[in-house]
Amino acid sequence: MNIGQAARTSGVSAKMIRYYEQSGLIPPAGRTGAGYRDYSDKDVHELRFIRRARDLGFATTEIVELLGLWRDRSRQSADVKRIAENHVAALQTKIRELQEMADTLAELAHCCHGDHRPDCPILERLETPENDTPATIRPRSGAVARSRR
Amino acid sequence: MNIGQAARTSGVSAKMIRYYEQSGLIPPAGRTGAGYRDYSDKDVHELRFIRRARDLGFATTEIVELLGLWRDRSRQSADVKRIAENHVAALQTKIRELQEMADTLAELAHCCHGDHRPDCPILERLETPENDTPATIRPRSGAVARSRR
DNA sequence: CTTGACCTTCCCATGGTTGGAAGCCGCAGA
DNA sequence: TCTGCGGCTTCCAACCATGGGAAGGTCAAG
Repeated sequence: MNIGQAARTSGVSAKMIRYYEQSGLIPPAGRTGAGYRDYSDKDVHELRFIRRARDLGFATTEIVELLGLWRDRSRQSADVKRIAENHVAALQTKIRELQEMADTLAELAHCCHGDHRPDCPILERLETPENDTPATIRPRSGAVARSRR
Repeated sequence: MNIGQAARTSGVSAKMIRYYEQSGLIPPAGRTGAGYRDYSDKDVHELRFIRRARDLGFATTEIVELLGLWRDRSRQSADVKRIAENHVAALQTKIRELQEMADTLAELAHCCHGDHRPDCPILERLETPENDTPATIRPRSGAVARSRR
């Protein structure tokens, strides 16, 4: 099966399949005489696995681990569970941060007249917030989720 | 004031100040005879404004708008409110997506024994999920928030 | 004058994904 | 057989925000 067909069947774009191969997430695909990549149903199965893991927000490094465990018949489910739980925790941290932003903004927006007048608590808050901590260490969450595709 | 001092005072790293200048978010800073960038208290004030907007998760394009409104004495608070409310909506969409991921994963993890045995509902779900929609259009949220710093 | 802290510009890397260009391959229709 | 089209190949670049680092200039204190 050509890469295009594999892409359509797995839901992973051809671009990304090549990228996954190049970055070592999946082994190099076999090639036809003409140099075209050739995929088996098993390969497509694996690509689908990867896509679903990404849909759940797993980072590449986590997917590498999950793939390894998936292939390993003697794996221990505790290892998988650990990865999943760590990821859930990371997601929840991220959610909390976003929720805090949303709450703050929603409150400010609520207080804003939203009319033709220039006075605006939102801008005031950006100008001189109550709880400002300049140059301090704030939560540097980092890389938890895209939801793309 | 040198860029280092401006960075410390505003809470925006010197790297990012140069980046903001280069990308047009802020006007080019004045220069001393030696070519050093020179910042006024007003500039620092603006940098702080930017940092706070970023802390609330606003995208660069939104910050450009907010800065424009901030500088415009004849602005209408409705414009600011609109931007803020759009952003809140975007944040909440993002939050919903992440929450969905977290819920799914938490449930799977809950069902996983987490012991030495290989059987694992998490891997099973990644292999053959119930609701799979391969090659369809899924939410491409995109660019709603970093929470960095 | 030396030292050390600071500044300058420039390049590189991250992560996930998309876009494009140039060129080869394979199939179908005239 | 020739032509055209779409698929495939590789390579290069971009997005966004940020940090790292090198090579070299500047400044103030000792």
